[in-house]
This record gives sequence, structure tokens and C-alpha cells, in this order.
Amino acid sequence: MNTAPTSQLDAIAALEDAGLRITGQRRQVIAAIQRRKGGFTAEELATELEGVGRATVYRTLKLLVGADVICKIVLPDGTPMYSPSRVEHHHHSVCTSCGAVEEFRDITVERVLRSLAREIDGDIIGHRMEFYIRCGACLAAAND
Amino acid sequence: MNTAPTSQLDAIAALEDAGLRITGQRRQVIAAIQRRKGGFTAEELATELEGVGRATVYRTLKLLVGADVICKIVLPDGTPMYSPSRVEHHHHSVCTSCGAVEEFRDITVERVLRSLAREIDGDIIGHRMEFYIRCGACLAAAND
DNA sequence: TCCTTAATGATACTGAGTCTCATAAGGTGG
DNA sequence: CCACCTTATGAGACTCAGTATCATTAAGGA
Ligand SMILES: [Mn+2]
Ligand SMILES: [Mn+2]
Ligand SMILES: [Zn+2]
Ligand SMILES: [Zn+2]
Repeated sequence: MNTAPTSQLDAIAALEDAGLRITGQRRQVIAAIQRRKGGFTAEELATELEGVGRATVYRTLKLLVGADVICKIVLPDGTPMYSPSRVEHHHHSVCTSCGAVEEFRDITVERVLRSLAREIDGDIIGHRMEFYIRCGACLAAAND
Repeated sequence: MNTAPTSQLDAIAALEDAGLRITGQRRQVIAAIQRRKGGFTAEELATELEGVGRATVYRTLKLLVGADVICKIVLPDGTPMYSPSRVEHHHHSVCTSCGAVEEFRDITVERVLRSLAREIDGDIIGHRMEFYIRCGACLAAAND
């Protein structure tokens, strides 16, 4: 059980491990991601990185998701968002008002998931579990 | 705690309760949904119902989701699917190979969700939990 | 440095979903 | 049963995310 990438270098190493080339554009995408705090959309990145083509941004994000460097989260309204991954396997809480993403890993959840797996007719390929919240900061802001 | 709509009439009643008009098109959409067994896409319905405009199909699906008559599920690749709702609050397992959707309601899950809610900084607005599976039928079919 | 191969960018394209607005019903009150 | 007001509809344009194409560029191993 290895830890998920947390730094620029880790992210680059993850790409190398996958046998991919380290290009200037990929470095730029990774740097832009690390520069951000919370979640972001693909289009935001594409706009910010004027020197990198839109298609390349989308392609790179897909690679980084595959390498567990970032996570793709889908909001209830269908909006896809990305956020840097810090924990190996985890779930998310997303503030639907400001987009802040928190990761959490809960042993109990995993245990339940395993017991449910037994009740399901078929092979479990994966699962998704997300909490949609209104975060503490947004609540505080709402109360003047 | 009332039960989710299970018949045509229940679905129509749900729309009435929401103060909406019962039109021929909405009846057609509901009938087509009830005719199906598992999950379906919006475009499938739109194609099947030649007499109903595409925009109307999308509009009606949104209303039915709001009235808990159907559920909207998102596959890992982002494909949105719908399936008739049978249980009040529940989660889904989706076969990523044939699209079969099963609903399940698990007390243990709900208990865990509540305990997690306590750990999260903010108000929980909702959650999503889905299992992506390869169903028994698809497994059997794969083994000759 | 050279060479092969992977990556890129510009652009066209797809598919889901939404918007507009003129027209067509639904359904309520008379 | 009708008239009227309002909601719903359809046709098609449009937006937006994401993908495909393909000629050009550049990584990085030999
Ligand atoms: Mn994450
Ligand atoms: Mn359901
Ligand atoms: Zn927030
Ligand atoms: Zn299946």
C-alpha cells in the first residue's frame, strides 16, 4: 500500500512509472494543479494555461486521474470537478456552494462496503460515495 | 415515510401533487418508462417516443426525478442513466456491461452515513453511493 | 546527436442538454 | 360545456464538455 502523490515530483514520477513522457505541458498542468487549494474544473485549467492546448489539458487530466494523482468528482448537477488526491483510497465531501473538496477515509465505511459486496449478485468493479455539504466556511459566511 | 411511486397511476399522482399538468406526452413518457425493465438513457426514450419532442422528454425526466418517480444515475465514465425508483431512499448497483440497475437499501449503510455526518465540518445536504458491478448474467454470458 | 515514437495544437466534430418563442393544449371557474 | 389563462410543447438553434483527426513537434533512449 503506497501513498498517493502529494508533490510535483511525485506526480511526475507517477507519470514516468506509467511509461509516459514528461513534457513541458504536463509539467505546466501539474504545477497549476498544485498551485490550487481545492477543486477545479478542466475548463478553468485550460483557460489559465494559455500556452497549453485545450485537448492536451483534458488528455493530461485523464492521465493524472488514472495515476491517482487527482480525483474526478461529479457534483449532483453533473458538473465534473477535479481535486488533488492526498489519500490512497478515499471518498469525498464537496461543498455545493463553494466547491471545497475534502477527502476522507473511514475504516467503517470500507467494512460496510465489503459486507454489501457479499449481498450483490455479481463482481464489484468499483464504487462511488460522495457527500454533498455546505461547508463550515459557507455556513459562517451566510450568518453575516 | 411514504412509499415511492411504483405504477403509472402513482407517477401521475406524483405529478399532480406537484401541481403539474397531466399531458399526453407526460403519460407517454411514464408509460415508456414503466414498460422497461432496467436502466435507460434519455436519448433512448426520445428515440422511442417519436410523437414526443426531445426537449419534452428531457423536461419530463427532470420532473420525474424531482418527484422521486425515477432516479438519475451516473456511470463512472459520466454516462447518465435513469431507472424507475421502487424504494424511498436507496442506493444503486449498476452493471457497467449491460446497464442493469439494482436498488438496495441497507440499514447499516445509513447508520454509517449518519456517524460520518458527525465528523464532517458543515451541513450534509445529500450523498451519493453507487456500486459498479459486472452482474451475474453478464458473468455467466462471458463464461460461454 | 539521431531516430523513433509519443505528444501536441488547431480545428472540426459529437452528443447531451438547454433556450427561445410561436403554437397548442390542460384544467379551472363560470 | 365553454372561455380563458396559464402551462406545456415542438422545432430548431445554440451552448458546453469532451473527443477525433492529422499534420507538426519534441521526448528521450540508443
Ligand atoms: Mn480525492
Ligand atoms: Mn433508484
Ligand atoms: Zn463551502
Ligand atoms: Zn450485466
